[in-house]
Amino acid sequence: MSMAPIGNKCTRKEVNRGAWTVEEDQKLAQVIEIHGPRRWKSVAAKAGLNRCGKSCRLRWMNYLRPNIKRGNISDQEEDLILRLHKLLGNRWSLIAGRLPGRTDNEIKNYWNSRLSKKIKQNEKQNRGSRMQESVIKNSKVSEVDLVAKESEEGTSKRDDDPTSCFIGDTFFDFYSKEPFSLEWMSQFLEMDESWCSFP
DNA sequence: AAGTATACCAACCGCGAGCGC
DNA sequence: GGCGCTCGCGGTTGGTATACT
Repeated sequence: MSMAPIGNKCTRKEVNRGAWTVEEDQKLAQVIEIHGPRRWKSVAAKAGLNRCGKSCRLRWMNYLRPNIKRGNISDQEEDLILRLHKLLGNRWSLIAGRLPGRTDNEIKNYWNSRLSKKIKQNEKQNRGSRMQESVIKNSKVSEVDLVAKESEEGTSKRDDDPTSCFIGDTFFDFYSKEPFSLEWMSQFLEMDESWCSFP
């Protein structure tokens, strides 16, 4: 693999950087409406934006795209993030794919700023009491933990695709592009509940 | 009220993969 | 097969808002 081409980089001197203005947002949205969200370099040029393609893509994906859900992450969403992260690791785009209207960036930020701390706190609190419990639970939890470990390592021993797994008898495919379904989510939460408990 | 610490989030960066020429 | 372009991902940074002293 060759090094990343120069064209992929946003050179500091050549482009605007930092926060986007309302005017820039409008220009970008207009061009995307006409030409679609692709060829970001030309989108930037057509919009007359002094931004690199990558910056335009990011702005569109994380902010301007239709159906973006903004605001607080609900308890149900948080629960789902925790469980999916347990299974998939830091694969934010996959996790975001199962949370309608949420972006990978948003989930990553949410995880880094809140959930990771929350987990550390819980681990501290539970370290003592869980020592005993874990001996009993280990046999049950190991299924999910194994998948999570394999996902992180990318070396699933029982399946080439680490982004799907069985929980109990049910197959969950995290790469599936099918539209979000509340049924899927509640089924996942329900099934996962019986296999692992957080924390 | 002012200064400092912390939390949050938008944006940037580097890299790898896919694709067409 | 090699090269350049484009896209997408995950890690990181930096600015701003809020809380605290």
